[in-house]
Amino acid sequence: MSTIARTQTPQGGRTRRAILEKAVDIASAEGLEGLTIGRLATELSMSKSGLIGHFGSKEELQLAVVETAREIFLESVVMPAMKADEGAPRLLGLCSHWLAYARAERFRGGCFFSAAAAEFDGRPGPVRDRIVQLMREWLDGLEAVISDAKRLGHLHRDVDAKQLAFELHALEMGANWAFQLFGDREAPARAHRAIRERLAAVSLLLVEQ
Amino acid sequence: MSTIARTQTPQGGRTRRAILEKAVDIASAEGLEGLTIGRLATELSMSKSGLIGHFGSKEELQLAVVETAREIFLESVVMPAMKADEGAPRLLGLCSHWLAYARAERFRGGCFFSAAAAEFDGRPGPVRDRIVQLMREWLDGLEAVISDAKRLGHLHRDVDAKQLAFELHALEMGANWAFQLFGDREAPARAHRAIRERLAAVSLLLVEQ
DNA sequence: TGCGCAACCGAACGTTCGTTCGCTCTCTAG
DNA sequence: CTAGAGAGCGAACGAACGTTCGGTTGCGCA
Repeated sequence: MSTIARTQTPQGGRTRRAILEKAVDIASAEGLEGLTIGRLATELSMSKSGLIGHFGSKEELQLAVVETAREIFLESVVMPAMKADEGAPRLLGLCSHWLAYARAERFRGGCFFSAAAAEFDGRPGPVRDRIVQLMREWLDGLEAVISDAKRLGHLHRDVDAKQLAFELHALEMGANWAFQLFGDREAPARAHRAIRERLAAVSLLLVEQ
Repeated sequence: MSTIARTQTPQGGRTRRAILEKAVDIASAEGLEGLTIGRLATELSMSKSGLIGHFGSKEELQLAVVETAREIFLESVVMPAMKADEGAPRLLGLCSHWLAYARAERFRGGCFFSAAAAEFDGRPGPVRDRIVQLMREWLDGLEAVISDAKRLGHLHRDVDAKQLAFELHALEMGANWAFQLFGDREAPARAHRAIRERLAAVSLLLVEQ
């Protein structure tokens, strides 16, 4: 109140971080609604009240879980892909890292956002709004990278960026779907093959690997 | 007990049918677990006990809901497509009717199975087992129609039927996903375009429409 | 040394969940 | 005409849900 720069919250919110790590894991498998405060507290050997004290309400916990999943997605998929050169290499990098991330089972239930989007597409509220916003950002990002590739002469200039982004994203989700539902370990490779051939058909460069 | 041929259950299970119709609708939007006996009873102006008496338990209700969704899917997608000629026309018919069925919002929450598969892919039990079985049947069916089209000379003989079935299914799910999450009314058309072009690339016939 | 605050706990709240029980209707078969 | 079965209701149950409250601990700062 007195000083402008408040002291950092003690121990840097380690408990909060541990809660969220476990929560994303559970939510990817059981859903954000199936994620229960009691269940989460038990798995962390905490009390329900001590746990929810970090967030205030279940809805705010869910929102924090979404943010955490976003951070993990960014560092698992987007940041590694950004090391690749602009244009087609970066586009292929985004797709490859996405498939690797889904295949690596970073979370128990596969891609968090595939599950969350399906769960909340029919439930209004701030959680849904945030998920929609993040998915929109992802698709817009894909589209922007495709446009870059066109500008750089990597892809044909008559490629419909929005259309191609839709198709690539659909193939990625299809891979996660088959991997999770059937345990089909070949699904990511199938999606990767489809993506490579789809890009090769509109590419002006040799598609590497 | 005495006679072998028991009498038909009175009024032909009309109430049971009405329950299931409403239940599939709710479940497509809120999920099979979010489908609540109390909520269902209220929407049907029934008592919880009177309702669950038709099924015995919630799990058996869920299984009945899955069977009902299957019947509706068969008559909305598979049966209309079977009127088309064997091979490529039937394949295109399956995809078109699937997209029309998703777009028509036959259920509040879009395709029931897309939602149910995502919800139950991480939860063991008979409901999940049945969903896996039906999804397997659908993908195998797609694959069989593709093989027919190859045999009839509609598609190139070196087409990988399993791979193509995966891709077509992924595009359909992508359309349902964008339609439900964003309300993107152009998504089915985008998927249809992608499917047409994908088929045209491996087709030996002019792809109609 | 003592004050204050954040972290956390245990207990309890009211609500909703799925399920069970006993009862009342309304048919229909004999 | 009567017996029996199925449909449906209302009340109640134990468990789990999210949330609230008061109290205890332990660390940092004055």
